Amino acid sequence: MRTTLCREEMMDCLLEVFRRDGVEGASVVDLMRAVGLQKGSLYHHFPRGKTEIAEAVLEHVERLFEAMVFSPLREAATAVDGVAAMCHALEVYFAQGRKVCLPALIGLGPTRDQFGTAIEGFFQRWIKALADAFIKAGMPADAAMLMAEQTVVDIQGAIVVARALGQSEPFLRAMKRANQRVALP
Amino acid sequence: MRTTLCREEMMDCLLEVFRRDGVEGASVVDLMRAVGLQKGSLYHHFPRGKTEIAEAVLEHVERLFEAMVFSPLREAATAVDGVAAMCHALEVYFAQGRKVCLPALIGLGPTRDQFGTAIEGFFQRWIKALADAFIKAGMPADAAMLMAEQTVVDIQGAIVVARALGQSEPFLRAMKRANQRVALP
DNA sequence: GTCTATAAAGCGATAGAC
DNA sequence: GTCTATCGCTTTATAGAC
Repeated sequence: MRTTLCREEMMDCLLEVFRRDGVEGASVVDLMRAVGLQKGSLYHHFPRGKTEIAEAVLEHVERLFEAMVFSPLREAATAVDGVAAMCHALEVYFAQGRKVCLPALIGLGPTRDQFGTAIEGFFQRWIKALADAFIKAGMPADAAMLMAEQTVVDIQGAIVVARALGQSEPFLRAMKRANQRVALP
Repeated sequence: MRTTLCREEMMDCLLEVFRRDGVEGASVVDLMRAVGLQKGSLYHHFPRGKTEIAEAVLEHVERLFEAMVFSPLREAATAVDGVAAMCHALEVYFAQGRKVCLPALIGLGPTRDQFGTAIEGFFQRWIKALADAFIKAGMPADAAMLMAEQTVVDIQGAIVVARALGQSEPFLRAMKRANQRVALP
């Protein structure tokens, strides 16, 4: 059995800690245990400490969404297919609303400004990818932007409510609405 | 000038600290400064410390929403009036999406389970108050519950996206949708 | 009911051996 | 590149004077 993790595996472990505990709630000891390294070794990989780890994790999330959501939306034959692929991936990634969206959690918290560029970019790119899919399906650009924003808003709100109520149904209903929105005229 | 604050004024100050910094991010020193008391005095009011303060603040939020949202929804002549009153109050309370919803922030974070009952109750009562308004307007009970949930989801998601993008527009558009949703057949 | 002083633990971060 | 050991600071919480 291998005892050391490659970079991508490390980022996955670190991401899970931040998603569970938040950036303030997660300690360096928590992060260090998650990747199976001692404190000094973790600081070797990330000399600026927790801030640098959080920055790297946010870039990792961006890459995950590029592969999981943005790219499928761009390359699907129809907008219906693209949204369906997105929803399937999100249902797994957000564990039906039990796991949170790290950029959203950071955006609501006190460290928002510190990671402002990454947070803004994440949501802008997500909304843009959706809008482009809607435009490709024949929708006017301004209407597409509004519907794209509403879709992301709906999904983020569904995670908040699903987590708060301890139920998956609000999240699953948002997935259904996302598919219906693009299927109608 | 008065130097000591009454209980309600104290709760307002403490709430603002938690809304800005979160429960993990806020230190006892932050809370103590916000109410203008020294450490020992704050522990006199809340012997169990930060946990007890957070519990009391969540009860305070519940009371604020009862007066600001739930009661207007119940007592308005029409559902349209009730939702309009709610949206007007929310636009002030959430500062057009610049300030967060504490129960939502806690619900996404690591202390969710610790305050589970308060968080669940807050969202259940909000959704219930909206559903009752929709039922009073002639909507079937099951459709009313779904529309109520979708309205709260939309508002919470709008706060997430507005904060993340540093714009008020996504929040204001959600307010518009809330009013339109109840105005249509 | 407010204050000062202090305890005890955990935190992020660094130094240096291997 | 990983480890152990430790520094200095902040944290929550308590004790006791006024």
